[in-house]
Amino acid sequence: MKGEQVQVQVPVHHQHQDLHAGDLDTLGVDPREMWLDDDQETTLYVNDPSIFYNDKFPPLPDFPCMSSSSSSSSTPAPVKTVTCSSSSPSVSSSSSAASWAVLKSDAEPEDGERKQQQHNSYHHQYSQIDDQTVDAHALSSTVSMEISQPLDLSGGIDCMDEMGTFGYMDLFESNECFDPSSIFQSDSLFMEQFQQDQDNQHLAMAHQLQDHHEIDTTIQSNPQQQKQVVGQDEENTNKDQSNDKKDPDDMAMVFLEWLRSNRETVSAEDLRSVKIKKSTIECAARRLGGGKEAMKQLLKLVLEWVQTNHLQKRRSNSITTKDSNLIAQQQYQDPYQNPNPNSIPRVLESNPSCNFTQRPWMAPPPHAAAYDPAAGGLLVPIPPPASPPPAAYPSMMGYMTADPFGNGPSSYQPSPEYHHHMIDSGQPSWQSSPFGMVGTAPYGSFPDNSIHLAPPQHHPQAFAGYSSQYQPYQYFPGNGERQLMRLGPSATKEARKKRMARQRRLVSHHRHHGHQQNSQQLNNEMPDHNYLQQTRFVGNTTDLNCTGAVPLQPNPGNWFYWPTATAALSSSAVTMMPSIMPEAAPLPPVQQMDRPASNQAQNYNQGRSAAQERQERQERRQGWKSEKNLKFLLQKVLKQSDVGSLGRIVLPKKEAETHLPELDARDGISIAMEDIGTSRVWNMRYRYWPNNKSRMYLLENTGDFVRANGLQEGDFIVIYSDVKCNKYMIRGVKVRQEGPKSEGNKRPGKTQRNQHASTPAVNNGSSPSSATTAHKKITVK
DNA sequence: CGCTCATGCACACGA
DNA sequence: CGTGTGCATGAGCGT
Repeated sequence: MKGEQVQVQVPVHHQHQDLHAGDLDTLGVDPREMWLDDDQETTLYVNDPSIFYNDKFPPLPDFPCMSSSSSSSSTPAPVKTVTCSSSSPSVSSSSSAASWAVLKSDAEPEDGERKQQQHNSYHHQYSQIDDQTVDAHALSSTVSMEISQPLDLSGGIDCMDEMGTFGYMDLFESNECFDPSSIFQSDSLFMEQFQQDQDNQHLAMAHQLQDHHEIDTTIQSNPQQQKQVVGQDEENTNKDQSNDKKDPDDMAMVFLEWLRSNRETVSAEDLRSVKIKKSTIECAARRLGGGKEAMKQLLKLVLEWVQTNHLQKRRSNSITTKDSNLIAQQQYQDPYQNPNPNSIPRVLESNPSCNFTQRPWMAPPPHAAAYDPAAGGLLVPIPPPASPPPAAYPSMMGYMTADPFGNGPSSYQPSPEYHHHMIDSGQPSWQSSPFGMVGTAPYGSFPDNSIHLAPPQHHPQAFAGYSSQYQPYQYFPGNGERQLMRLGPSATKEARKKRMARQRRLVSHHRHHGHQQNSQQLNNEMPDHNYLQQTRFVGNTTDLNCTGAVPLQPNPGNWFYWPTATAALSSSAVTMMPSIMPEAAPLPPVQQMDRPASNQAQNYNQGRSAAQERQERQERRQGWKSEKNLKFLLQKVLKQSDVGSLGRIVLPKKEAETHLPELDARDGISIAMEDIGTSRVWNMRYRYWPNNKSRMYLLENTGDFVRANGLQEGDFIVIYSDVKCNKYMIRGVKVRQEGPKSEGNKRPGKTQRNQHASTPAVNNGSSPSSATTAHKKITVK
């Protein structure tokens, strides 16, 4: 099938409407199949998912960028994958988009011209169906675009935007199973035919539709041949007509009827915007029984979709808001509003091959952060040429503007929502990395995605919450609402609203709070598309770059970790925001937690090759880049005894045993810890004390480090391993308490015991996070 | 009851 | 005597 797709190019107006694969699914078409076929081109553009909102077409999750039109497509009329026109918030977000070929198509010059011609003819023939009836833009803006936020916002993306985008992105990930392209393509054929019909100004045109389909299916088209298709179709018109005549109730009639009845509401652009891949059509037709009858049926479906879509658009148009983000998000939510809730499931079910753990529009589960098709079997969006492989993409950690851990400036800035870092106490020591941002990596606490704390392999899904003492600070890439959203339809508008409200609060708060670092970081962290993509697709994969999970569970705790983003990394100053941060977003633990051999740790310097060093230097220059390979190992809230004169820090046993080199001797090993913020290497000693029948693990020679970073009780340290360089990285995170008493004054009671140590927890969400810990307010330093 | 871990404290060592 | 080292104790928490 590959390469055979006939690309019928219909001049596209501003935006393409994407058909959802679900439609095909409904038809029995295997999206995946189509997907395979499609990787090169997208033919169908449909803006409105609404099409799915009827019985026949189960509502598909809105795929912001579902259209398969991969940017790579040879299509003469290229579709812009990335850009989202500002005018159409709904359109796929570019960023996420990357892998998702965004269908936004601004007609290319050629296309534009052609389009114009067609358009003119269209008007000429069907004056009644005039553009006036339909606002193409408005239409386009409707659905699919959960992704709403155009990344290219000049000036920078604010948190809100980011969130929208990310959220959107999340949705996409899960949607990968759907092969939108396939759907689109099929539709496009119809639309193409439609247009031709229009050009001919005759009913015969409708007849041609069938013919075209037939032709299209037979024609092997490479991108360049696409145009030929039309011509061929026309040439075959006579023959086709003859065939059509045999069937009075043929597609032509159907189409004509439909056109008549909808001319008021559907514009030529609408029709033109529909592109369906040949293969898709074929598949769909086959599923429908094949033959003209099937095609007719398919046509009906498509028309229905168009109609519905149009209506949907209109509805959406009515929505006006100053906040484009809101709009986008609303659209994003549309799926939930789908009148036919059942439809979605049906769609999903229809395609067993797709592992839909989530709704497409739903954010991916933390652990699912990585939607590596290979790993999870989830569909992966067709990556645009420029975009990195999905697998390599770190999962989103949350919408972090800055890395809480003081990561250097990152290009990516997730929304604050996901930056929340919570401190929970009272839970068992970490089972997962404290920074469960993984899933949200895209939200990236680490700007570069670079630092992704992966949850322990054995707890890929963890990160729900951090209750353990050693897991006090956690990022919740997703807040509870987010999670709800992911959970399913139940998560709905309400949740969305709350989430949005929270987001706004956070954003404003963040801005106001604004310490320079944050704001600066925010600016610096404007995500690039690649980054976004990476974050999106990251998941639990073997890929080191992939960050682990994202804590999905809402953290009840009051403590929030406010990552200062890059600043935090660079400066090692991390700020904790109290209630402001609804959720903590732990760094995404890297899934692959290969423990560096002790000797590795000790000798990493010697072991590195010149190339590595060069790379490292370069990466260092680039700020965070080097951190993309960081794995979260553990974190600990510093106790008085840890920051005292003893110069030693008690490490959480479990995490130490799990992620640090195994110690054979009580003297332990010397371990070089590079300060993430300063790149300074501290030679520390990792050892243990026999303690009753157990051991107590210590990190010694920490006095200088603590002093250098001005760490105090209540602050915490985070230890990562640099996968690339086989070295350990450490970062001190300062937490300042708000309130009458300065943090220095506070003397943690015993009750605080739990609060201090933190390690990434897995599934702690279930465990009652000790809210107790969270009661100290932390302010940004 | 067992485990973890914060920290008290004894001891050693050096100034 | 001050400091560092290492062990022991016991609070807090989970089971």
